[in-house]
Amino acid sequence: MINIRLPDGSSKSFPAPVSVADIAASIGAGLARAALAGKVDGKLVDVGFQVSKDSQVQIVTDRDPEGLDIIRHSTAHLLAQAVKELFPEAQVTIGPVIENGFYYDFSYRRPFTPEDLTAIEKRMHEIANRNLPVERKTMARDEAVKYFASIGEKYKAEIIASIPDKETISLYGQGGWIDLCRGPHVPSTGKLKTFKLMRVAGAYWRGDSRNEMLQRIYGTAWAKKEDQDAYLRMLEEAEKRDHRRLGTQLDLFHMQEEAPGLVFWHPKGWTIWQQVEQYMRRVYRDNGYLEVRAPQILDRSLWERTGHWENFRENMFTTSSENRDYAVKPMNCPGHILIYNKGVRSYRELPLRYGEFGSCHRNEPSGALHGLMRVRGFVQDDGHIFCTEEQILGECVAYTALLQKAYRDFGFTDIIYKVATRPAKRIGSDESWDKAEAALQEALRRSAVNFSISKGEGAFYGPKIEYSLKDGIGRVWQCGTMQVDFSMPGRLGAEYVAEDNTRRTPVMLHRAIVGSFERFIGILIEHYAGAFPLWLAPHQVVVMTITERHNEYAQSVANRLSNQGVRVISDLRNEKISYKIREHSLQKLPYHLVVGDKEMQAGTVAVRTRSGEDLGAMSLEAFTARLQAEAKAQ
RNA sequence: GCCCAUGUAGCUCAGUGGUAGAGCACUCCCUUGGUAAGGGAGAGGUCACGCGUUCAAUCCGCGUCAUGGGCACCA
Repeated sequence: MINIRLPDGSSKSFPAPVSVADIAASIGAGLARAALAGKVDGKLVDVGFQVSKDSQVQIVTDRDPEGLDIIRHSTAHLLAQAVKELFPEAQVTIGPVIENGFYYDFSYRRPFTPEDLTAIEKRMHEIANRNLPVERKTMARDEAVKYFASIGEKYKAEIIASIPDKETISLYGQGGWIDLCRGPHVPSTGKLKTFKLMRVAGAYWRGDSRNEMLQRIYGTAWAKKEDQDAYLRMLEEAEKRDHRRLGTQLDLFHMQEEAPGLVFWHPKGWTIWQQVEQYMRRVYRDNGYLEVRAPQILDRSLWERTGHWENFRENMFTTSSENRDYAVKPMNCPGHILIYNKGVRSYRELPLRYGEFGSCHRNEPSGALHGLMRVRGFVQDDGHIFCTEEQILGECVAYTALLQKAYRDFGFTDIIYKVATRPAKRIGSDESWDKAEAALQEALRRSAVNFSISKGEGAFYGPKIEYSLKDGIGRVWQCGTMQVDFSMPGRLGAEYVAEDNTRRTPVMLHRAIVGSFERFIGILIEHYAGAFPLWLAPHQVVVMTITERHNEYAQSVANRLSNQGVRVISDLRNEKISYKIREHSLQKLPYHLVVGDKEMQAGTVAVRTRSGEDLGAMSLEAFTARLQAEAKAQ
């Protein structure tokens, strides 16, 4: 007798081993049809799995997150089968589930074309309609290696050969096609209905750029058509708010061939930059940072001492003059240390905090460039804190609070925290790492936030906290960072006189809140889809006239607002008011003031928001009071 | 850097082996109109750059550069 406990607390008994499918059928015909897999004592299995002892069993359907993953994984297999049917010489490799879908890497003598994709997708639907049963078998490892080698699948054979030899290999087959797979999978291809191939791209075999390039096909798959439609709509929405597109439409910035990876900021874009910079400058000022400025190019010998000349030579811009080599700075810390080093420092001065809006250049690989998000010239809100190991904790707590407030002020409420710990290759004593890692974690605990650990992901010179924010459409961007550095101060000879009159090397903390201004503004553009809050909007108010009679009045309104620090423009063009409204609405300009005969006589302005809300006529005083209230709220 | 695609007017995009077109924007004229596009006329392009093939190249081939989607990279 086998007792099966179900998630609702009920249980069922069976006289002999039963399959998950049988259990589902015993509960109901509908559930049997919907069953994609089972969870037996917490382990995911196929519906064909035989339960032979007392167990906790859950039937997995497409309503469960695991069900969706299984659908995606099985759809990846469907893709591989379709490719093998259409292109028998193609070799399969791996096909994992990823966010929103899956991919599968193939080796083939030529790249797949968009037409191939259409044909493959069509064939996938045909195979799904055949409703082939999906069958699991097992094989000894060596036998599996031999089998895949014999059918010419050398990549599969290589993967299996790297699995420990005692293990049994599970294989999944559908209609004569077989793939190595841990599973589980849907019971038959008919369960796969909603999917779409998205694109082809190159990808290195085993993720190593020294290896050959494979053809990766990306697809998306969903339990329901509506889910897929919603996903495709989200992609469209993301495309509409793409910062490169809005940068052109709103006339914020541009980039051009003569300066790849570098940004030309237009007046409106630069206004946003100024707002961000002024905000961050107040953050420095109000939190004990001293703003500094170091040179843009520094002698080669300095970069040799920091190790950059050796490790990042290819990624630095260099120049020479009168037999001396220089590098354009790729980071700001050495400059700050040189400032620190000028003069004898006492422990009484620590923690000493320097902040800079530091302009850096890195010669990023051409393929890495991406709009404002990855550039070759950027400015960081780069701060360095010189302190003792004991002071790390307090500095991290204070910094985390600062960062939270800044992100909130910029409109981001969701922050994700990660602590990256010691990598295998590192410098510094284990004792120092113990202390620093503990301090970072303790700082986040004191900040009362949840965090995860990225084991081994720290820099060679120290552990770090990575702060990521979530934007308006749910995408995650890592911006903030807090890194402990045991290396650089020593390399560049930074020291302080301790209480006992000995010379000691300070710890340096590298920290940035917005990270790269370029990237952060790109994120802001996409987060707000160009409709910036009042305090960031390049132009806050436009004064529009009905006819030329109102030009003088409009101009005086604009002047009065401008004198109060409002970023205002006037639109006196000989155009219909509806035309002007349309244009400024498309430009996402927050407030539209219309002045005509009525307003001129009454000394008022007619106020409208960019979203079309009519606030009616009001005095200029009433309007500026509203602006101030709104600015304060933000 | 690697794979694939793309590069035509300020912007968005058509198009052709016989040196180019639309809409919007721009200039001028008419219009002075009350909350998301009034009408007319005009100007504007070495078709990314270089080298080939051809009687002839924006179109075909090769190379370079840039951009886009991925991969690799990101101190």
